[in-house]
Amino acid sequence: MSRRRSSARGARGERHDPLRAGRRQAESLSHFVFAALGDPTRLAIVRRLCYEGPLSISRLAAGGSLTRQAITKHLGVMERARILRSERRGRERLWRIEQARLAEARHYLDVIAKQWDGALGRLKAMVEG
Amino acid sequence: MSRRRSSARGARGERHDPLRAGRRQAESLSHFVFAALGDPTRLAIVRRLCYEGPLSISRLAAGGSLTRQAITKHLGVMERARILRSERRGRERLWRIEQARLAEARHYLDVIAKQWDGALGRLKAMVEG
DNA sequence: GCCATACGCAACCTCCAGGTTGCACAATAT
DNA sequence: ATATTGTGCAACCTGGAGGTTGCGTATGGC
Repeated sequence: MSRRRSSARGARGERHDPLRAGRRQAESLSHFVFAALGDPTRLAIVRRLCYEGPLSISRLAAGGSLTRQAITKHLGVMERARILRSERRGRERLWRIEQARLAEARHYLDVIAKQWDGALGRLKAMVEG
Repeated sequence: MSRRRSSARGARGERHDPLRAGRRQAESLSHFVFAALGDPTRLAIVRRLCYEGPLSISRLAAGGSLTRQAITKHLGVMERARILRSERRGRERLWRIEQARLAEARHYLDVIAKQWDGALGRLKAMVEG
């Protein structure tokens, strides 16, 4: 996730707003998703869930080189980003993918790409016109 | 002298491999892209480039609360992830979006989603059959 | 030539994500 | 009842991401 804004005595005076943040909506929607997917371990987990279906924590941790706790933390992050969803099943907890969420992220990339095309189009028009 | 020194954690022999990494391809292709997009500042930059077209470093830094250097670093990260591409233009350097790269990431999410559906399908078949 | 602009490089600082360890607790198995 | 398995919780530790400052170097306009 994001780094905290540097200390309270931010040297240059102005505070907050990374590049005039804009579109909080888009941020809250996608930035967390991408951040979550940006970690190799997390991506691996997602991939495994995709191949093997819903799995429990210890199942995910078994075999790998990481502690169960480490896995648990990653699952937590992805749950908060709503990429995954958990469901208690007896004494274990099954994790599954929130597929719709991935679709959202996908769509966001679409929008970005389209806007980029638009920007280039306007630019070209200005130069030529 | 960084990793574990005595606690025989990874004494198992196999070093490395987060969740048996698998599909290095997919990782190298998308993990970096997602990581890059996961930072709010970076997402903001991408968004600006999308709206305003190609921009120079100092143009991007102007107005915002971050140093030019900070922006430069972010641009570097995204260049390495091949989300952006630069082009010298006189004494300045114009940055633009590598739109195809976003499409790749998008596609990757597609694949994941499809595989998930498949996994659920197989699971259901096993339970019912 | 001279000055301002647009960068690049490198050292340095801070903080938190990613990892570990240790222990307590709930749900099964036997 | 007891041992075992699957988790949850909390207190650590550490490297590197994200940021800053300072200075050196092209490039363009005058």
